[in-house]
Amino acid sequence: MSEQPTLKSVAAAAGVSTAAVSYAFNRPDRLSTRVREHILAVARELGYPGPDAAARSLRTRRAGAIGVIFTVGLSYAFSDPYVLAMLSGLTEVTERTRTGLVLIPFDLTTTGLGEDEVRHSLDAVHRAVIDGAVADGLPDDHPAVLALAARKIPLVRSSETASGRCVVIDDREAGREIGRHLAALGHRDVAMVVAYPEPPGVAVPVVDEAALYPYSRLRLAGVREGLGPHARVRVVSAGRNAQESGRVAAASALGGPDVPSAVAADSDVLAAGVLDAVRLRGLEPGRDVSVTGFDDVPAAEPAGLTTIRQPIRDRGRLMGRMLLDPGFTARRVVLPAELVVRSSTGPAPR
Amino acid sequence: MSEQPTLKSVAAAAGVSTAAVSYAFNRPDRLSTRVREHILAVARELGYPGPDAAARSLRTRRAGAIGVIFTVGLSYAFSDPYVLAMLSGLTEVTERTRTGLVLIPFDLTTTGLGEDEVRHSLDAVHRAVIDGAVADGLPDDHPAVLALAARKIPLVRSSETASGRCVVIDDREAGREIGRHLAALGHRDVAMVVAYPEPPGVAVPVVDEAALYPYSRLRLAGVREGLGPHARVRVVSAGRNAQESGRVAAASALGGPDVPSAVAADSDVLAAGVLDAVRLRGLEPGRDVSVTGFDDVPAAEPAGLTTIRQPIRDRGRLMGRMLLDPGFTARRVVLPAELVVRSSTGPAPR
DNA sequence: ACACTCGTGTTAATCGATTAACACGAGGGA
DNA sequence: TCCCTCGTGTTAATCGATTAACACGAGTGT
Repeated sequence: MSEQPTLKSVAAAAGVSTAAVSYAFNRPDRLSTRVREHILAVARELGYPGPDAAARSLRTRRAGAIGVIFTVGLSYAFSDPYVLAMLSGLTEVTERTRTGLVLIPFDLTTTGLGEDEVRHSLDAVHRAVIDGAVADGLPDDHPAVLALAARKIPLVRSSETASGRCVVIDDREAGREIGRHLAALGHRDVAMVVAYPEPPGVAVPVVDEAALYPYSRLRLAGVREGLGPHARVRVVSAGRNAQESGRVAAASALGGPDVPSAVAADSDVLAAGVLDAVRLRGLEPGRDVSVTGFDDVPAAEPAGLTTIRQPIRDRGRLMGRMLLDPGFTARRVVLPAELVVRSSTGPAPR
Repeated sequence: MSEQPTLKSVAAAAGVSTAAVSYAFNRPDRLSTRVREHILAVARELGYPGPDAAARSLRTRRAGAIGVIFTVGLSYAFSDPYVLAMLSGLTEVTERTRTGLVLIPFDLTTTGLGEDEVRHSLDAVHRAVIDGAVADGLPDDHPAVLALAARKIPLVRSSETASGRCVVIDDREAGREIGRHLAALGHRDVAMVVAYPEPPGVAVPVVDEAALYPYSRLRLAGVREGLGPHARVRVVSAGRNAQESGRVAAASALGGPDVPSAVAADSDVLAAGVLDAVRLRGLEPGRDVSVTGFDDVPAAEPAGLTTIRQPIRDRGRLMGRMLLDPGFTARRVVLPAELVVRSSTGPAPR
């Protein structure tokens, strides 16, 4: 009753070799039913819960779990509808294969740190016992991505990568669609609200575009191209991908001397904040100021938000299959994305 | 460049013992800076990503991760606002301690199976490399709970347990409050809509109450007590905790010969469906039929739902601290819950 | 000069399993 | 009878680390 029983102690108690006990649990057909059942009976009697998870992972080099890692803090992630849809798709396939899903936290601010500090802040990335990982939104050179790569852990990403596998949409073309849509409505002065990794703060800077998320850069570039060379595009951000950031960023853009006629947000979550800001100034979205989003999360439709629809759940599902389904060998899947026009966009005023 | 480097190969390449390499990564102060840096340099050169996670977990008997297990399928869980709030609180503390969070899937239907089938369907529970686990809503005798207990994994539950730790609310007293509130409004015929583990279906049975979730039983008992001995209470369910189930169950209750004057739901999610059903019949909640929920999720307020408020995030936080914070030794924490009256309840008609 | 601590590195046991290779007896075909 | 196959169980190497105990040389106080 003292120590936790092990394979060895069960073997001893049952009068067989450890191999036999192992087979009893993992390869029923290798043993005669008589012996096998005797072993299981003894195991049950001793309260042996089956082979130890860590030991098994070490020996077989398989964990039965995959990791997930986001650009946002975990405690925030659960309020991001994009993340939720993605996770829901992903868990559909992990559930089917009885695979665990390890949510890996890491310090979001791992720039300008020494080797030790980075190691430390990536603790969970190093300790995660996983067979593969899904990294959504992380840039190629993100410490967590590098760490997983060093561990030779199969990685599926959500943005184009040189090597490695990914499930993407054509963010740039989607951006172009937004741009063309706005241009066709006569908008020549557009503010683009983007999420920014570093300061989850309140300030509203114009942005160092190299530091943006990969998808942001592409969408931004696309919007510019779609609007054409004669439009003015300013880029603002108030931190992470949250409604509040969208509100703050848009409030600043709309509060300046010459207000843009349209605000294009990097995501629907940001766009929701933009809509708030527009209304707070007594303006009406789609008439006084046009607003666009990205993703088409569930809340977009009731909000009347013009946006880019992408199949988020499918993305999750596919990322999961890439890791878990051996028959699924594609290195790169491109998902369709389409413009959905609603009431938040309209002809430019004047 | 062929094989993944190990502690051993790094030691060999650096001309030191494996112990030294281990210390270099785990106990910097055990080594002189010279040697340590030499080791790290060699490690980097070989592309050694640091000590292997599985091996380390085996040797140290610590995983740096905790598990979570729900009464609902994972892919559904991400649309349940209660679950999201709980997870958000939980991840607040796991993030702070750089602890991974393992979402453990399991077959929801593990009744009436042989030892082998149960083992198989609990695969992920057995394979999870974790130091502790949070089980929200699961009954004492749930196979997953038993499996975790057999593994001697510290468990924190959300319902009262004989032994073991838990973070609870007084579900029964909360139920009483609902009952008293309805009784005071003159309601003597109440339908209680509850979530039911087994059939995630469309049928609307009267229920075998022993099979209900522990919290459902308590809430139900409380409602009965609060209503007093002269009220009629019927119990209906249409499967899992989802808006759709609430709608179906309520539609059936309201479609019968003598309709109840109030419908008390087991959760706000169900209550949302009840509200749908009420409106679908052309009735007005709070006037024609009173409706109550449980939990006070974010959507409850805009819906005008009378409900029991409980601090869900706090629950997540506390469950996390129970597992992760050594200074937190309480075996049992009771969280406050209070009735929040909104427009969905009113005097009984006639 | 002696006995000490202290800092630094090594030796070697150990965590709990998996599985290739082998051994051995029974049955089967020629 | 001999040889082979097949089914069933065992032997023993291995997965990749951690850490208590020890060894050794350099300071240090008296």
